[in-house]
Amino acid sequence: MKLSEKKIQIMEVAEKLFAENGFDGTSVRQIAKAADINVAMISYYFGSKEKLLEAMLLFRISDYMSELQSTITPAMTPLEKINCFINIVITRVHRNRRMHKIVNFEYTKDSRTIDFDKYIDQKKENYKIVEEFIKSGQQDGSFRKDITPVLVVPTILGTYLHFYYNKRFFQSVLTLPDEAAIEHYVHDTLIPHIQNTIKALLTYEK
Amino acid sequence: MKLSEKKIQIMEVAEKLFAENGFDGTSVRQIAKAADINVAMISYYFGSKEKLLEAMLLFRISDYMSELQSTITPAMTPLEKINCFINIVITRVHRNRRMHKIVNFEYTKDSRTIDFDKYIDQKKENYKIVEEFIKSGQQDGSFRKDITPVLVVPTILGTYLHFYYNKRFFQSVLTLPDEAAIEHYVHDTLIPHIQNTIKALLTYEK
Amino acid sequence: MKLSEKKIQIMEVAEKLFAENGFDGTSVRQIAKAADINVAMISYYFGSKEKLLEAMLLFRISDYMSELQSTITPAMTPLEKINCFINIVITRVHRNRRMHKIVNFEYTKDSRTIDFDKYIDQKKENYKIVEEFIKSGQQDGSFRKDITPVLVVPTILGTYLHFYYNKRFFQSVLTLPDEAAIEHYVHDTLIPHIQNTIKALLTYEK
Amino acid sequence: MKLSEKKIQIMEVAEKLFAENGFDGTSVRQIAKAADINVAMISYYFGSKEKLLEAMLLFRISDYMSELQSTITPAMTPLEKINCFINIVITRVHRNRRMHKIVNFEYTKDSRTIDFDKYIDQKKENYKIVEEFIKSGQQDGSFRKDITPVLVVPTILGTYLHFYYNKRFFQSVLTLPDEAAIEHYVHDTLIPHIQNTIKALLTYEK
DNA sequence: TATGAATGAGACTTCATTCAT
DNA sequence: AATGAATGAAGTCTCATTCAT
Repeated sequence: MKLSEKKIQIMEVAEKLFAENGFDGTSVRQIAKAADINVAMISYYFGSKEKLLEAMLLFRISDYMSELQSTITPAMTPLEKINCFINIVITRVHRNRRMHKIVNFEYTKDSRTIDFDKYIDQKKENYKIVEEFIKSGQQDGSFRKDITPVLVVPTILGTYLHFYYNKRFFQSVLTLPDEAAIEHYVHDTLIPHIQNTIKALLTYEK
Repeated sequence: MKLSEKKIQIMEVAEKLFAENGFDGTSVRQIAKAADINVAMISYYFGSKEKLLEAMLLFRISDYMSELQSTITPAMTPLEKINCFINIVITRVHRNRRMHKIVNFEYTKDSRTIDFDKYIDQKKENYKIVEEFIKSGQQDGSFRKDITPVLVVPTILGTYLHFYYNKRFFQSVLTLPDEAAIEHYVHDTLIPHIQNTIKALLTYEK
Repeated sequence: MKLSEKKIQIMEVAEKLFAENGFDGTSVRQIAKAADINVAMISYYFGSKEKLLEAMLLFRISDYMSELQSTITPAMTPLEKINCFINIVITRVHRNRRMHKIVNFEYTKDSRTIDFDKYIDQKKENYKIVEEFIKSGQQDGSFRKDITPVLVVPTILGTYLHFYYNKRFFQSVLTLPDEAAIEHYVHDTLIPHIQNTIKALLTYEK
Repeated sequence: MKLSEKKIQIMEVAEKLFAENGFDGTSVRQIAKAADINVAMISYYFGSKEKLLEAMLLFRISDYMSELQSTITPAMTPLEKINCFINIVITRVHRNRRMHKIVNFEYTKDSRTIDFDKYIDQKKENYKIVEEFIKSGQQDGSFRKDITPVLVVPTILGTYLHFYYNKRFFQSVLTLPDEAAIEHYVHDTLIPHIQNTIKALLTYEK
C-alpha cells in the first residue's frame, strides 16, 4: 500500500479523532468531513474503519525505529543508559501520545478485531532493552539487586501516561496554558522527575 | 434514587462491559442481554445510557469513603503515612479497577457529556492528602526538598495503571495464570515496588 | 361510568395537553404527571388513551346541551335569532375551544379509531337550526334568497376558528396581552364583527 | 438543497400523510414505505423528520410567490382587487390545502420545534395586502369605515378552512361524490360565496 | 382500588459499507 | 480513480399497556 498524500492526511485526521473521542466514538463520516474527503474513500482506500486504524499504527510505528541504537553507546554507564532511554522513550511516546492512547485503550478490548502485533513487538523490545540495562547495572554493582526489572517500565511509562490522561487537571494545577507550555514541562520537569525516580529506585541504599 | 437489587445488577453488568469494550463499544442491548432484563429497563431505571454510567460511578464512589482517616493516624511518620496511603489507594483502585479504567478513558473525551464531578472531587482529595504528607516530611527533614509533590501521584497511580492496562502482557511474562494470582502479585510485589520507589525518590541522597 | 373527581381532573388535564400538543403529541405519562396520578390509572380508569379522549368529549358535550331553546324565542325576528345564535355558539365554542380544536384535527384523520358520533350529531343540529332561521327569513322577505344556508355556518365558525388558531398572531397585532384581553376582544369585537358580516350577507341589496 | 426527483417524491408523500394523520401520527417508516424508499433515506436527505417538514414547507411556499402582483392591476377598483385577491388566495390555499392544514395545526403546538418563519412571513404579507385594499376603499368612500381590516382575513380564510375541515360532512350534504366535484364547488360556489360575503360586509349600508 | 415495575413494539436516527456511475 | 446515492443493521429511547401485588 503506497502512502499517497491523501492517505496520510486521512490517517492523521483519524488519529486525532480516535484519540479525542475513541475508536467507537468516531464515525467514518466525521473523519471524512474533517479530512475533507468523500465518505466512501475510507472503505475504498483502507478497506474498513478497522483497517484504517491498523494502517495508521503501522505508519506511526515505522516512523519510529531504532533511534535508540544510535544514541545509546556501549561506553555509557548503566545509569546513563537508563537516563538516555527514559529521555528518548518519553519524548517519543509524548510525540505519538495520541496513537499510544488509542492503542492503550483499544488493545484491552475483549471484542477486539484489530491487529496490534507490530505494536506489541515494539513494546516487548522496550522491555527487553530496559531489562538488559538494569541487569548489567546489577552485575557491575551500581544498581540494587532486589529490583524486579520488568516493573521499572510501568513506573516510567505509567507516570507519563497518568500525567497525559489527566492533562486538564495538571494544566490547571501547574498553570500550563497551552500545548507549548506542556511540551516544556514534559521535557524540563516531568522527564527529570522520572529519571530521578528511577535513579533513586535503582541506587538507593536502605 | 434507591438501589434495588436489579439496579445494582444492571450497574455491575454495565461496569464489566464498559470496562471490557468501552462505553461507546457497549450497546444497551448487550447490557440488557447480559443482565437478563428488558432493554427498556435501562431507560426506565436510569433515564439513559449515560445516566447509567453516572449512577454506576456514584455507586462505586460511595463504596469508597474515608477508609483513609481511620487507618492513618497522626502518630505515624510521614513515610509510614505515605506507605499506608499507597497501600490503601492501590488496593482500592485495584478493587474498582474497571470503574477507573472507564473514567480514565471517558474523561479525556472531547465530546464528553457525562458528569464526573464527584469522581474528580475525590481525585483532588487524594492529591491534597499526598501533598500534605510530603510537605510535612519535607519540613521535618525526612524527605528531600526538591520533589514536586504533585508529580508523586502519577508515579503511584501510573505504575499500577500501566500494569493493569497491560495485564495480558504481564500475565504471560510473570506467569500469573488467573485473577487470584494477579491479586496476590499486586499485593505482594506491585504495592511494595511502588512503596519502594516512592520511598527511594523521597529519601534518596544524591 | 361515574365521574369521580379524579376522573374529571384527568380529563381536564388531558384536554389541555391534547389541545396544546395534539393527541399523538401527548403521552399518557405527560398526562399522568400533570394530573399527579399514576400512569396506570389512565388505562385503569378509561381503558385506553383513546377512550380517555372519547370520555372527555362526552363530558364536554353533556356540559353543553340546549341553551339555545331557552334564549331564542319564537317572537324574535329571523335576524335577531341569527344574532342570538351567533352570540351563543361562538361563546360556547370559545369556552370549549380546546375540545373543538382537538376534534377538528382528530376528526379528519384517516387512521381515526375514535368515536365522534355524539359530537357530529350536535354539529348537525347546529346546521339545521341555522338553516331554519335563514329559510324563515327568506320566506318573510327579510333575507336575500340567493344565499346557500349551509355555507353560512362555515363563515360564522370559520372566522372564529381562524382567529383562535392564529391566536399568537392576533395577540401581537391587536395588543392582547393575556387571556382576559382575548376574552374581551372576542365578546366586544369579534362576535359583533361576525354578526355584522352575516347580517350584511343576508340583507345586502345588490 | 437541490430538488432531486426522489426528494420531491418524498416530500409529496410526507405532505399527504402528515395532512391525513398529523405530523406526530405519521412515522418515518410509513413515509418510507409509501414513497418506496429505505427508511434511512429520510435522515440522509433531510436530516430529520422535522427538517423534512420544513423542507416541504419551503418547497410549497416557493411554489407560490407573486401571482398577485401580475393579476391585480392598479386600475382596478378596491372591490375588484378584493375579489381578485379572494379568488387567487382561496384557489392557492385549496391547491395547497394539505400543507395549510398541517401548518395550522403544528404551528399552534406549545412544544413546537419547527421553523415556520418563511410561512409566517407570507401570511403577514397577505394581511398587509388586504389591509391596503380595504383602506384604499375606505378612503375613496366605496367601503364602510367601521370595519376592522385585520378581521376580514379570518372571515375569508376561515370560511374555506371550516369547509375543508368538514369536507366529509359537506360532501354528503351537498352531494359531492369526488375530488373533482369538490373542486368545482369551491370555484363555482364557495369562492363566490366568500366574495359575496366580503362585498356585503364592506359595502352594506345600515 | 390503586400502583410501581415491567414489557414488547415501535419510534427516530446513525452506522459502516456497497453500489452504480 | 473517485464519488454521491443508497442500504440494512443496529443504535438509543419512548410508547401505551399489563402485570403482580
